Amino acid sequence: MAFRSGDALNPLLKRLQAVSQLNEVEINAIAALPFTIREVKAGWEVVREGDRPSQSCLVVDGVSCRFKILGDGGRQIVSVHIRGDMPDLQSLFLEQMDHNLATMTPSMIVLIQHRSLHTLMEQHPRIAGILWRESLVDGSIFREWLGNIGRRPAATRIAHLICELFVRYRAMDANDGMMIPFAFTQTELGDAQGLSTVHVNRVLKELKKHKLISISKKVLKIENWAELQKAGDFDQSYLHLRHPVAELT
Amino acid sequence: MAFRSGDALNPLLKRLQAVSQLNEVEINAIAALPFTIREVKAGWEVVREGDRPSQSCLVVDGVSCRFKILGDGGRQIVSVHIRGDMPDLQSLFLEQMDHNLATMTPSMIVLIQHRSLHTLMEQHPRIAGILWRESLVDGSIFREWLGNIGRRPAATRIAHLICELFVRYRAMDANDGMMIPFAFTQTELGDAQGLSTVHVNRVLKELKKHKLISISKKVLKIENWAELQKAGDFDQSYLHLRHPVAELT
DNA sequence: CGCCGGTTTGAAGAATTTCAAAGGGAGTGG
DNA sequence: CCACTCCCTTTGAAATTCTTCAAACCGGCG
Repeated sequence: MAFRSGDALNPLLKRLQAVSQLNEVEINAIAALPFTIREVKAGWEVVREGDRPSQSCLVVDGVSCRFKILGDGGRQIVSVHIRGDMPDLQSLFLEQMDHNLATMTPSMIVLIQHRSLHTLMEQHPRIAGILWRESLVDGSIFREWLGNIGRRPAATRIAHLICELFVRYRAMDANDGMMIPFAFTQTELGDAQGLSTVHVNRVLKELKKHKLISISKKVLKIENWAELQKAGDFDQSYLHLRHPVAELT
Repeated sequence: MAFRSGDALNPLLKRLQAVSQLNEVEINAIAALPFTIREVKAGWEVVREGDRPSQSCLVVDGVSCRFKILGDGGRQIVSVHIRGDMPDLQSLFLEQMDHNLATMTPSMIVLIQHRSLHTLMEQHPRIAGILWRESLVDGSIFREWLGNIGRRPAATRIAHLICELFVRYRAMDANDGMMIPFAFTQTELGDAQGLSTVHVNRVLKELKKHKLISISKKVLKIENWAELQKAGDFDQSYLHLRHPVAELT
């Protein structure tokens, strides 16, 4: 594989440094974390509801999501994760999983023992604070999604989700122009935003018709960022980036 | 007032002890936190979106909620808080508020400087972990609400919310029988669950008709816990209580 | 008593879901 | 290399849930 195991923690370091000042010692401590890396297919279940994991994961490449299965068999995707995200940090302190975590695309996933992370945080309390902060941003995104799903019409929801993904990709890597990876099926988008597949299809058609976005080969291009933000009632401040993504043309 | 300032932190201690073993030293450290207490009316805005608070609050009595105002003027309540809750712990690490926090009933609110909390956590790392855990449970509730609002029909949502409140009150105080304080207006319930006031009204009527609940003088009585849970597709495990509320008749 | 915020009701309208079926497109096996 | 299959997308039409609008009602309180 093109991927060198020694690079595996880079996305994490990059993420944390984008958000906080890490000193030499802390960087080395993180880089020295023991981990295992797995290259997995789309649909791989990292952890399931009810599990009691002893490790947390880091998304190195690909897209993962957390989701719940409800009583009537319906599925709600509660979050979407890209490289640099640690989607199950909560399992460090909440013994039992209250949701599932799975990959949505072929992915590179790093697994780190809770024990190692606890030790790291004991020896470097500032890192504990930084990871805590990460988990709080996670919570902030949930709140935004609640507003999205609870109170916004379908087109606004989808536009909002696209805006969020764009800004989050940008924050990790500013060199991707107006394109982002976009491998979601329409059913998955519906599961994320509380909509039926059919309706997602119609909404996407509208967004394309109005030249806000275009999609081709699992890549989404933002054709009109200003209008897309407006359509999505989007304001990036809930992402709590230290360096907000600049306004773009 | 019947309330002695020296008791003000009791709900917090009670909450944390329900969830973790605190030793003598830690209890004393928490009890020694400097704070101010405020007796406020319903509708008092603790913090607003955009604020950069230097203190966090503890609900000692009454009900508060966090909410967002969306672009079209709509409002989404993202969480509801009862005694023992610290609704804006996130402001310890996220500088800027991404939502509002206000009381829904006359309340007793304790304010604690971030500085004091940070010092407490430095000196007692275990307490940091315990508070972190609290903020993770907060996140877990958001996830459950996402499933609720995104994928469940209106009646299920309302029933689910009632179940949640019941269990959370119980976890704080097991001596309230099948009654819980219930001072929400129907508009507020709608704002919490993404429904119109009219529809909330109709759903409540149904729940009463089927003898699942009754409401009188801002007190809700659960008439049939088993059926209400079923109607609400409710499973308390997402609340991550160390001692789940027992099954009740 | 009369006001006020909240509740309740009816009826019409809109957004979204469901059902059903046809239309790609990419990979697999023959 | 073609045919087949599977999964996803797209479309149409009917059904449903929920919202909106508008007005009446109700209960507590000044």
